[in-house]
Amino acid sequence: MDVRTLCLGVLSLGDASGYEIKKRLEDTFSHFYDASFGSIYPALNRLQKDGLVHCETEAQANRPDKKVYNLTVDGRLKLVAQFNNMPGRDRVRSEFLVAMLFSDLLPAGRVGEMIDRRIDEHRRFVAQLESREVRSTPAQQFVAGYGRALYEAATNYLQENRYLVESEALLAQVDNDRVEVAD
Amino acid sequence: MDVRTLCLGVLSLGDASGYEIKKRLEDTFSHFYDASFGSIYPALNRLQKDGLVHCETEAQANRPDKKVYNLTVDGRLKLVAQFNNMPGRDRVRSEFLVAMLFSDLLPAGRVGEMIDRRIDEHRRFVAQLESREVRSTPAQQFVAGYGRALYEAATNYLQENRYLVESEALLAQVDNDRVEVAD
DNA sequence: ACAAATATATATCGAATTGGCATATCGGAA
DNA sequence: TTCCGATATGCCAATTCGATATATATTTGT
Repeated sequence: MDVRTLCLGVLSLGDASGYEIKKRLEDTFSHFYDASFGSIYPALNRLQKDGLVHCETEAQANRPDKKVYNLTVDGRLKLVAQFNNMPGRDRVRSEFLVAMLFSDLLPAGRVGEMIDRRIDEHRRFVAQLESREVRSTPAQQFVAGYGRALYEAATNYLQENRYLVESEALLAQVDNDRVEVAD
Repeated sequence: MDVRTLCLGVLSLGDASGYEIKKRLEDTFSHFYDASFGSIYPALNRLQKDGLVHCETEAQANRPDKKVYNLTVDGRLKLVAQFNNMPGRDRVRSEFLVAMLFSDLLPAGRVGEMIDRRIDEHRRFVAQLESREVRSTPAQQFVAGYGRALYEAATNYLQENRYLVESEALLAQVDNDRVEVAD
């Protein structure tokens, strides 16, 4: 699944420009997918070249022309065809967990600070999900609920197990102090 | 946090070749980080050029020479310096959730198949984590436990809410049949 | 018994993707 | 008043992925 397929998917929910696709990704997809402008715009160009989307240009004052894309019949067929393949593995890249793994290298207090911040981000994310209008389809509810369930589980885990990395960091700090004294 | 920093981190846990670094990532990091050979080998070359790692070549029969890397003092300093920055946002890319979001485009039964498979993957992952020797540091326990907590939460969520996307797919199928009849 | 897959080990290369910059204007916040 | 974010597209260098090449030993499956 590349950004082209993703764009087809977003466009199947309604016509949009590249900029609007990005915004919708941030709204609805933010916890499980993301794409940058640098990938969306080339993807749309290629989709257009391949006849999978159609583009109408709206002139705008003081701004680049807005290019609104919509799916062609071929595009819709292509989208459906993509989903015949089983989805691949989730790809996760968490700098936070890497930092936790090497928490004994961190200055005292820093680990706690990172965890506090992380819990706060989760809280804000769940609040944002819940504030969203419930005027959504079951599929959208399912995906949003999945995000909420995982963020809540993560928050609970962090609160109940943070002592594992915080005391570790503390002990390492004590060791460092000893080494400094020994020097 | 790029692959270079990640390699420094893995090497701080013990000397390793590029191949071994990849294996350790799959063992210990698999649920929150991954890197391909195509990024690890160039990363190691650059780290060596920059004097952050040192390399010793072990001749091997019938195989390319094994190049075992270890951290230099500069490398260790660099690693610690990296952790002074707050970790960036987690990046997640889940084809599965995209598929769920567009579950009404899927053929009947496919959604259930995908969810069954996903639950099975989670079960295997948790089993693998638990089978791992408990001879690990608190930080490693923390990170592994985080993975386990999230996979368990995901499994529960899927089991309790799958009806949201499965009935949706069913209804869409009924609609499709109607359209076909109408044609 | 024999075939296929997996493990060991490094390296290259095209394609995909990120993230910062450029461009230009407007409105609101500090 | 100055700076930031929203609107809107696009380019570009750096990064990363995934497939492929190469060669052999061991394990697994039928």
